[in-house]
Amino acid sequence: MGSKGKILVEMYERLLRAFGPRHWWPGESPFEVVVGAILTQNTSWANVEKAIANLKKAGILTPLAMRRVDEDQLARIIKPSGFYRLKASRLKGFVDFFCREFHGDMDRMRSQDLGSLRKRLLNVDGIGQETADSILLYALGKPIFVVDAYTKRIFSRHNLISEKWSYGEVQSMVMGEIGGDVGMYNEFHALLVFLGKHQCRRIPRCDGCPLEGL
DNA sequence: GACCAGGCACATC
DNA sequence: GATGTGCATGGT
Repeated sequence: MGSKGKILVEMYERLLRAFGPRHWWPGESPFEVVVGAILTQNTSWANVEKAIANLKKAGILTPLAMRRVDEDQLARIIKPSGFYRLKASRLKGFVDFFCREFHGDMDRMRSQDLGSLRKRLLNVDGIGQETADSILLYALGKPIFVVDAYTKRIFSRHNLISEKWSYGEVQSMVMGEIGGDVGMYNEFHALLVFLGKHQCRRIPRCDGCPLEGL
């Protein structure tokens, strides 16, 4: 493990000690996690929660029901999450893919090889790298590190990366350095988002931050 | 009323 | 490969 790896591990341990396990991803089923991953694209989680509550109330938080529902109606139901016409189309695209390729069965999807499954997900319209990796890690329990805006911001402020690094560069660095398991990737990313949300928006480093001195 | 939020696709250079 | 734009709501 290189010097960056040691810093990453120290960072992880401090965050875990300070905040405790985050129990991510919030969601009662793997399918709900996938839906949340699409709805939260460039959107606050509070808005996503409203949309998910609407979906539950309407009884369409299952692959088959979502496949049946009219796209315009789906758009109205998820309206609070923003970009609702776009996201309705993306949800439809995913359930079509999911039912076509895996018979709407998460276990069947999970049984696929990580690398090829990732490529197939990236091939679905509206699923980019972060959404694909969130699905792989949080819905399917695959060992992959999710990179997001918070992750990049925090890592660059601690001089582990430059802001300009690509998604893949950040991900490869982390996975190469720490070689973590599913549980660690899960918890680490959740903790970084928690820290990012609550403490490190604009301020480079904040007082009382568990990462102080790193 | 500006600014932000757990991105992505597409056009253009 | 880098940069710019549309997509839209709800909270601060």
